[in-house]
Amino acid sequence: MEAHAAILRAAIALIRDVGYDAVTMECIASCAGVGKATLYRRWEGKELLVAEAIEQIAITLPRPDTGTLREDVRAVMRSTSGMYRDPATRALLSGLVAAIARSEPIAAAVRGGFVAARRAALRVVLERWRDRHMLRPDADIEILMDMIHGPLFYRFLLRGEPVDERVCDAVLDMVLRGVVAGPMDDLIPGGNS
Amino acid sequence: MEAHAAILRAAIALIRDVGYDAVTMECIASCAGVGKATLYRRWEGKELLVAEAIEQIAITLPRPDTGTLREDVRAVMRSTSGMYRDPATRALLSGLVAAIARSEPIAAAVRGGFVAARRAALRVVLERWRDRHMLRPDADIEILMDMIHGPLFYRFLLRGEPVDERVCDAVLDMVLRGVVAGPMDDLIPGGNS
DNA sequence: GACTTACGATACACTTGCGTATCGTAAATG
DNA sequence: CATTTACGATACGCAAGTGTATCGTAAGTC
Repeated sequence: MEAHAAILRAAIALIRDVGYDAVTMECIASCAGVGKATLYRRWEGKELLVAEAIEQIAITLPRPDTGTLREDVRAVMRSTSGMYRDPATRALLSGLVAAIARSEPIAAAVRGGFVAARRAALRVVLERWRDRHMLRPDADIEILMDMIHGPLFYRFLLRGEPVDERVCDAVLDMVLRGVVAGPMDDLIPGGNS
Repeated sequence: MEAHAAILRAAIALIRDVGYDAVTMECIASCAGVGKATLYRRWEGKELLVAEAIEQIAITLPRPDTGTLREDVRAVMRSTSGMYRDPATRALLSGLVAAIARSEPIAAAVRGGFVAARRAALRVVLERWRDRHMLRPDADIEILMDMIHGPLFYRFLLRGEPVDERVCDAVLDMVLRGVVAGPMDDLIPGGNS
């Protein structure tokens, strides 16, 4: 096998398993069955090697087309919550978040690969239903995606609370219907009390 | 000044400025004007010292009472987005996220201090308006809070996109009103296209 | 079949930061 | 005033991990 590909594959596997910080160049080299010098012949350092590896994480995500907006979005959320159920994801994601803040190449790789792939799957669904006039025309799709992915991400990384189907469904329901009771009279001081 | 308090204050300041990973015990000691040995006389190691420092981050948050649900929640979101506008917050939060995944004491400190304080401010507002029957009675307040804080957190840490007033208002509007056009007919296959 | 080139393995220098040990000193106590 | 005790400063040992240098070897080339 080509050494280049073997190195990247080893790097991806290690990042998934132990997280960005815990990955060492020695570890990547031995996992790939190559010498450490080979790594430095091809990349300037760990940062750039890992950035390229992250870019290569090709995630094949479902492109649901169930017939309803709710089920389509629910399928995307299920895929995300399934990922959060894998214990390795915590080390992976928390390490990437920290690396993003320190390294511009890694930030670009994460956003251009990992994040973009998940958003693209959701964007397809949302744009389809927007074109069918199922979404309010003034709804910003980019921010809407933040509202679907954000609560799960926040729950998982910061709060450490479960991200199960009940949570997904509750989030989805509120995103679709809103939380205000009855008609939109929330601007009237004092409400209806 | 008491050495104990000075050490914690120095630790807090350093965590805020350079993030958890970059803080060293030497740095804390010299900033606090004490010897490194004093740190180890009082704490078993960096992990526990930092955990106690994080717990002590006493954030005084606004408890808005403007007269409308929308303005109350907006005020809480403004406070959060203001924090995200401080460049130091990126190092702080990304470091804490990584530390949470590695250390149970730090996870408990972050969730019991930092996270709980912000959620408490929002909870007061939401429960008040729920009691005034402005929220749908079946809305889960805990998950509703995830939906308000989550998108901002996700935008800030993972996407690196601005968290400005326009974003806050767009998120808030969708949370309150939902994104489905017209009546809740989204369960009908094919929508109204 | 001699030569070149890239490679795997390994040893090494260097940095960084944790945690410990030592030492002189200054304040508190009797 | 003598003694004790805690402290600040500092030096040290130790462990990891990065990036470089060396060396023997197995390929492919003329």
